Amino acid sequence: MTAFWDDDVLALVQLSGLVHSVFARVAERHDLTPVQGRLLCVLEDGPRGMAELARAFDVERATLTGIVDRGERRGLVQRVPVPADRRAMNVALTDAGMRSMLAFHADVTTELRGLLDPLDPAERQHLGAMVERVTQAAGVIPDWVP
Amino acid sequence: MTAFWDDDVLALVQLSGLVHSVFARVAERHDLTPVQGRLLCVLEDGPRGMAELARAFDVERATLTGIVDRGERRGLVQRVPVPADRRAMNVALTDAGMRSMLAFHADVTTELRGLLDPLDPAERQHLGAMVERVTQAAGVIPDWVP
DNA sequence: TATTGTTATACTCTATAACTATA
DNA sequence: TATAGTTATAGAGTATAACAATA
Repeated sequence: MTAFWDDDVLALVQLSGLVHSVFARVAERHDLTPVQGRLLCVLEDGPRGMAELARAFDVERATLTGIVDRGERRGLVQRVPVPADRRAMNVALTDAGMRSMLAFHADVTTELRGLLDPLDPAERQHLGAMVERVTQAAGVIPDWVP
Repeated sequence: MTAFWDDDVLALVQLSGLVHSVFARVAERHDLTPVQGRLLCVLEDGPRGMAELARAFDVERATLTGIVDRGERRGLVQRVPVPADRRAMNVALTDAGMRSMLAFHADVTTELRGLLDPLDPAERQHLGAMVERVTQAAGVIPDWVP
């Protein structure tokens, strides 16, 4: 296996897996699924429409209906009608969802910063700059959580 | 959102999401689910036991039963009894699975290398070295595919 | 006609609990 | 007793297709 994958590609793949598993583990600690963790984080700066969220998550609208249904059933989010467009629904954090989001976000940040501990500050900055060029070249949507 | 996440943590998260979405997209192109893509890649260098695979994937043994069932139903892998231990089953690539694995692996490698295109060779090497220190410090299992 | 969102259906991935067979 | 694997069940996430309501 080690000989099978190019070194730099393998590094990329392993880093990605590591970040994902950290995210999943923290979510579980907060009694959230990874998708629910993402949903809370995306709603951090205000309500969003269903279609908008489906685009941000890169899923079908029908899939998002289910995600929001389950989030609503758990009391994390709520649907709010949009006065200007009677077809549309916004999704907003409930008070409990806001508290959960803040705790989860703080925890994820701590854990992911911990991952970068082996690097000294200059390296961290350099890594960040390189990653930023890679993600920008790939056209990553800014509004993104794993 | 951008102000909400620390820059270096956000970079990590976005890179991870990018790699995952590339892996998923390539898998879909080969008519595989991401998990099936991982299974094929892990079996690249020979058959593995069910329990061993469950550990490598960090899932329950019962979950792995389902994954292998579906892989077998699609003709990608097969269960092979282990003579030395009549409880145990090895999972091996079929001929079709081997072909699928090779094509998928080549495609994933190409796409992920493409992600690193914006970096020059020295930077790529530096990035690889840093990522390796991070993953080693975190104790990533060597046998790993996202 | 196009867009927003939901319902119905089916498949994959996942865990837990209970089970069989073997070591 | 402990380990290898399966079955049964439940829930989450996903897509497709068909639909309703509104723009």
